[in-house]
Amino acid sequence: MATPKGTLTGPQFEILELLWDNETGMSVAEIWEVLQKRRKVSRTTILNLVDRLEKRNWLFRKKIEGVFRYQPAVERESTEHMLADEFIGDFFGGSPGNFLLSLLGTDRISKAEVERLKKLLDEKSGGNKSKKKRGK
Amino acid sequence: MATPKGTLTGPQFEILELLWDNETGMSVAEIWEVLQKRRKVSRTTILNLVDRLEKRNWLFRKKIEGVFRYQPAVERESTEHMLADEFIGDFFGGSPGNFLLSLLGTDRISKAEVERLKKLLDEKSGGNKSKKKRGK
DNA sequence: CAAATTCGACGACACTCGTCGTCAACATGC
DNA sequence: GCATGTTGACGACGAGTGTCGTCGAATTTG
Repeated sequence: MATPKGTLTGPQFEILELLWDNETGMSVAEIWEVLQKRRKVSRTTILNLVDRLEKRNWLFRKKIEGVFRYQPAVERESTEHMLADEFIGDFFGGSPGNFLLSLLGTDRISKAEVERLKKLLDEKSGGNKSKKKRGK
Repeated sequence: MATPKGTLTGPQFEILELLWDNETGMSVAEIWEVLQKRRKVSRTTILNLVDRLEKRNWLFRKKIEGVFRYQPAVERESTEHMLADEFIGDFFGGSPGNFLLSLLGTDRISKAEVERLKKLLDEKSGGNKSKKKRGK
């Protein structure tokens, strides 16, 4: 059972993101090369993070020409869903609406975003549950 | 200066929630009495959680008739905002839209909720003519 | 009075986190 | 040969978590 356990933190998720965007797989050196430009971090730190993620089955690796290349063992979407569910469950009584409500409470969200959200919601409620887009 | 530092976890937030709903203040015994019904937890565990929260200025206390009564040192709304911002920042690139997109990806959000959100957004973009009131 | 209960301070435990250094294995350079 | 560089395993650190027990002080009860 390759299903990973536990949850993810920011730095861990950051690594997974990198791997999702490079489905061919990355070595630790490559991961570090990218992250080291964003913030000051040691190579061994990344190595350790990757190592622990692999040990808990968030990643898997293959040795290619003497070097380990890592790939995500989970899908981006389902992982995001899981994190969102957990967060909303812990802090917003399981209600996404409450969360959005809090988010809209101040001006921390741009007008363009508001318009985008409205559009998303329109599609959702307009098209109902059918996955196929029905001409309307 | 009384501003607390760091972030909150689930159990910590659970205690804060209780205190927000009882603005008169609660003793550790009262908090425990409630939580112990939800899950099996020892009195000293709650005591310790409360203690640490107080030490980091999330709570403050007053001794009333020989017993400490605790009250939140932060407002519910701003705390929720902070948690939401942090979460969105870590896992959704700071974009609430991305988060909502993920949320709508499955049917984990009810139709009633969708309608509610649409209404909220309408108020936000429709009625909001006045520029942000930037204090100071 | 003494005994029992309540309350809270404190320490301890096992765990995880992000961080980093050290070390050995292995390759490639001169 | 030997030196240099890359890779990865491993341990350690300080801090934080949730959990719990023990202890002493204060209060209530017999």
